[in-house]
Amino acid sequence: MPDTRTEIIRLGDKLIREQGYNGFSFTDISKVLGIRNASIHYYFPTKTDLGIAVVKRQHEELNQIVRNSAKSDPVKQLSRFMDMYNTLHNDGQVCIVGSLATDLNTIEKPVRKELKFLADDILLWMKTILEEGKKQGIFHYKISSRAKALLIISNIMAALQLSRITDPGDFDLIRNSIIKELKTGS
Amino acid sequence: MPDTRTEIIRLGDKLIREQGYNGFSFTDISKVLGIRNASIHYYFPTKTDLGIAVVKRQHEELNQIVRNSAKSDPVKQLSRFMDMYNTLHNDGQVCIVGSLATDLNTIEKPVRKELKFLADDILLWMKTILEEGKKQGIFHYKISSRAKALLIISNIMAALQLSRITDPGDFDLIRNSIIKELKTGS
DNA sequence: ATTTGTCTATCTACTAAAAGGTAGGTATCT
DNA sequence: AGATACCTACCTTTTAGTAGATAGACAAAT
Repeated sequence: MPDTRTEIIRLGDKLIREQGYNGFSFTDISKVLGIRNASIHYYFPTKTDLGIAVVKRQHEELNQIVRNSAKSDPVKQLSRFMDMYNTLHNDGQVCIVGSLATDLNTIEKPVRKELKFLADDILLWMKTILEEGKKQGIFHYKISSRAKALLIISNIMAALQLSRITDPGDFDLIRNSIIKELKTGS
Repeated sequence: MPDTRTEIIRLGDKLIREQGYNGFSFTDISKVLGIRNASIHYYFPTKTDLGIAVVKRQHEELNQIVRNSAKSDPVKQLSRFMDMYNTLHNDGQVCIVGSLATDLNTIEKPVRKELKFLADDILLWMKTILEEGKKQGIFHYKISSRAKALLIISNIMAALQLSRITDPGDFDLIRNSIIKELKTGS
């Protein structure tokens, strides 16, 4: 039997990605789990508490992935990075950083703080991948590694959002273009 | 005296960009304008009606800009394009396409339809700028013009969101990197 | 010139539903 | 007996929206 607390976090995550932070309620979660609204509050007294937990869990999952692929070559690591977003795209979801960023002025400070930790670590990982790839002569770019990391992350983040509107195929187009430009240096 | 209808649209636009579609209410608007909630409904019977109007107005403004800079050289046009986002960044706002994309599953179909019209036209303009710049030998890229346009738009769109979280200065870093890579071909 | 009617933009005063949250009870397991 | 994981039954505030009144502007008819 799956742990209720974990299930709530999982559903909160899903709902934030699909409907936005202000687009879901505790009742949405309780209906799916077949329990009462108040039971959600037993685990997470406030929506802010749930928001924090969702971001933290995401951060833990990222750390796991980073650790597991730390010894892989840069191309494989980049691939692993892209896979995360590919999965989201297949489920019609967007990146949690992007979703919460658009609602940032309506979410509480503790959630923002966790979100910044997460965003900084995503950025750090990409920067590390890029630097190693450049050192090995696999990746080519002239701007700073941090700038290039920002470009790639913003590309893939917005690809999830934009492709929802323009054409689902645009996600792959953007994804493949990023990799191509990085490998050929233009 | 400013037209109330126009003021409502202006405020709706501002609130969507600052708080997200589900993060503002008609009361937020009525309070600022010093009129009653019901008076907003006089102009826009439903929130969906306001949403449509906001996106349409944004589209009209885009068309105006495109027309006004149609005869400028590609560098100037790119500059004009970037200026739109720079202004938003200075006001702490995000792109309307990005804001509505994260809430897409909670907004009504007519709004989505208008949003797609807008996104397609932004994409078309960027593609046109890029092709002209490439023809003149000013811009350099090897992928398709549509793909490059998608990359640039997703970059600048997410730059507004990401820089809210990581560091406001990251917006300029991304903006300048896009232009640099485009001009030097890497 | 004054009355009459209509239109516009606002108001007061509601309503129903949903959101976020609380207090306190109960069943079960250890 | 105490902790855990629920429950029922509330509450308050906000949200989106409606019905119907009113006050002023303006034009046409008397």
